[in-house]
Order: sequence, then C-alpha cells, then structure tokens
Amino acid sequence: MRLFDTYSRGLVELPPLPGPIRMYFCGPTVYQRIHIGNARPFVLSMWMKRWLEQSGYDVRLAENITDINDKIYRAAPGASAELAAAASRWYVEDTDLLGLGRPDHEPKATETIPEIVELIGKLVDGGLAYPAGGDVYFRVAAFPEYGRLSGREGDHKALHNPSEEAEREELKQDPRDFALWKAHKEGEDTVWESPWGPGRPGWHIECSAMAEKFLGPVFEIHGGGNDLVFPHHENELAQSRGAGSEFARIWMHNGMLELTGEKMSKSLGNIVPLRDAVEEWGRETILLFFLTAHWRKPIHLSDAVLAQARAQAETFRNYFVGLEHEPEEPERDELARVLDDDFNTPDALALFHDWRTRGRTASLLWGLALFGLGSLAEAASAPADLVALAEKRSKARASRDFDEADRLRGAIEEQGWEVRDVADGFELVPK
RNA sequence: GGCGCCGUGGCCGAGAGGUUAGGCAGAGGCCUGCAAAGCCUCGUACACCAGUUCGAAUCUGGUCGGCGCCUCCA
Repeated sequence: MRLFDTYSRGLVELPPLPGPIRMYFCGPTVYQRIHIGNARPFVLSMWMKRWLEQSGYDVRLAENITDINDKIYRAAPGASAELAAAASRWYVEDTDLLGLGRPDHEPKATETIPEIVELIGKLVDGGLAYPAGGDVYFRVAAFPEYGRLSGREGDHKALHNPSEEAEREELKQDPRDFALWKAHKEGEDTVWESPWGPGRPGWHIECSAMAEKFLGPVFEIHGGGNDLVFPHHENELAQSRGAGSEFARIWMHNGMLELTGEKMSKSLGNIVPLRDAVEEWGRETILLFFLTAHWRKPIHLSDAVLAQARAQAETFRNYFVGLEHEPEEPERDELARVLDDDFNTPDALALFHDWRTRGRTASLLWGLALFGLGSLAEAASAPADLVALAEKRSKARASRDFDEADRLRGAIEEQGWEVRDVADGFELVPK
C-alpha cells in the first residue's frame, strides 16, 4: 500500500506485512461538542485501521484528546477541568454514533504530564530548549530542519510562532521559538509542577509525548487535518526529532470540510455538530458522504450532497431487501487495487456499485462492513400490525379490490413503511 | 504578500497523453391492477489562453477563480 506523504510530497510505500503499522492521529481540543469536520480525521483513521487490519497488518492507533488549552480556560473560567472532562465524554459519545469502533489508545494531555515534563527536560539538557520567565521555549535555531514539513524552510517570517501576549514574546530568543511549558497565569484553574515552576504544557509538546508513550520513538503514520501542518505538526516534529526520536515516517493530512465555501471551524462559528448531522441524516449517510471524497481533498457540505449520499444508502439498502445469497469469498483484490493506491475511497464506492449491479453480494457485504456500512444489509422487520395490514392488502388484491388495496397501502405509508409487491408476496421496507 | 492544494458533464466525483469510471438528479421504455424496487436506453465533460506532441482533459508556461496555512483550529 502507498500513501501520499506531506513531508516528501509524494507517494510512499508502507512497510511489508505484517508491519507493525503504528499510527498517531491528532484528535480534537475538547471544550464543546465536535462538529462534522472534526469527524473527518477520526473516520479516516478508523477506516485505515480497519483496512490495514483486514490486510493482515498488526496495527496500533493512538488518537489524542487535547484537554489542556486556552480555549478551555476561556470557555469555562474556574471550571475548565470539569468542562474538559465532560467534552471528552461528548467526543467519545458522538464519534461512537458512527459505529466504527475506537482507536487502541485515546490519551489525554492531563494524563501525560510526567512524560511531557520528561521530554521537555531532555530538550533543555540537549540545548534545544531554554527556560525563560517560568516558560520553556524550543530553540528553533538549533534545529536546522525546521520548516521542512510545511514547505517554508528558511522563511523566518512564515515560521514565526507568536506568543499569546506581547510581553511573553520578549522572553524568546527568536520569534520562531515556541512554548513547551507555559508558566501559570492568573485565571487558569489547572496547574502542574515542573522543574521550571508551576504551569502547564504547550499544545504541541503533548502530542510528541503521547505519540512516543504509546507508539515509541518511531512510527509509520501521523495524521490530522491539513490545517495542522503548521505550526502544530512542524513543532511536534522539531521536538521529537530534537529529542533524538525518528518520529513519524508518513504524514497524512486530510482536506478540510467546508460549509458555504469556508472551512468549518469552531472559531468561525459555522459549525454543524456531528451529533446533529447523524441524527438528521443517519450514520450511513454521513459515512457515505465521507466516502465520496478522497481524503486529501476538501469536501463541501450541503443538503444537496447529503441527499445524494442518502440516495446511495437507499440504493444499497434496496439491493439487500429480501435477498438471499450463498456464502462465497469476497473479491478482496479488487478492493485492494483501489484502497492500496492512496486509499481511494471514491473508487472503492464505484466498485461497490459495480458489485451491486453484478450481484456480488458477498463482496459487497464485506466491503460495506469494512467501512461501517454493514447495517445497510440489515432488513428492518415491520411491526406485526403493519404485517397484518399488508396481508389484508394482499387478500384485497387477490380479489381484485384495488380501491381497498390502495387504501391499505396508504395506511401503511402513514406509519412510515412502504409495501412492495414482489414475486412471492410483499416486502415491507421503512420509508 | 509568502507557502501549498485544487478547478471534470445539471449535481457529487475517480481517472489520466490515444480505449464507457461510478453515483445522484432528469428523459424514454420494460415490468406492475396502479405503484415501489429493479432492469434497459439516453449525456461525448474535463476553467481560460498559448505551447510541446501524430494526438492533451491528462505534460509545460501564463491568466482567471476557489480553498487551506502563515493567529487557536481536524
């Protein structure tokens, strides 16, 4: 399998079976319910995990939850820990709605403080970081590779990491330097001890620490939204390599989900909560919506596009209505051909339709289930009173009383079900 | 302004130097008591302008347009 890697800007081959494939994906900062755009890397990572495992790889996926952040302090003054804990639960709840399973590890920053402090200490000892005014900063000048990942190597202006406050900026030796540890400030209601004084970790260092803690000093894939390339991932890479770890070998950055021509983001306020979208459209529609676009491209959210995804869900669902099939081997190679080529899910979807029209039930069932869409094959059973109505309608039809038959069909439809006449009787399907 | 991604038929969206992608919507037909579902048929698209080539939507240059990052952000 090969994947497009941001660092080398080309396709990179995965190691041979059985791996291991160790993956780290950046999860959300938790201070409110996640939106559907936040779900994209989650969905991508779980699909990748499922496909790689299906392919025979030994996979380990870690996906962090950032529960220390300015946004959290600001959103819940005096109760940031409570908000972060609640929002972490919401995140798990909401992503569980997708039915894709969980990553192997979902570490939180607050549970990784000793490792973070240790990593910062290592960087300070190695001359790659320096304490200043209770903060600790990464010394970018000591890491020549800085800017390589984001393609802005040498451009000092583009590599500037501004401090939150002007007076903090003066503590830095170089505008590019960024905080690894931030001294405790008035109004922040969580604080941890460190050799440099009380405070809390910077954003980037937590990922470096968590990745190493759960995956080791080198791992195969690092993923996240492409809005994280700079500064977040650039800084992670600098910290971890600066501390002597090889770190990630392939960088997978997914495209943004856009609403009305703009990236959906919590700070812009143009958000559709994942939970609401799943409730309104159903989980299969949301998954199919993600499946229609290649992971690297931007994807536009609109009712029209969701309606198309829902129509596809119906098409698959209809295929399975009343279907019996012989167990047979899925045509794995056909799916591998498209997924092993940069995980081309739109091509996979085309293949599923091909399998559908050619009646390859076993393959279709297997392929859909891989992406969490196996439920499309599950027939809902109608309540007994509706079955009785449908039977009554069959009798009416048999005696050619079509007015009565149509009346009964209307009654069934009023209850949200549709009756279809088939060769040996009828089928009841939800509308 | 700098760095990067992208512009495909009504809509979504792969692909890729010469051969039907696929889906959704739409039209006609078959089937049906009528429907639904299903099946068959129908679209000759690749932003624009130059260039390379026997041949480009696919390569090169430019133009226009969209998006992301450069501030927290999946």
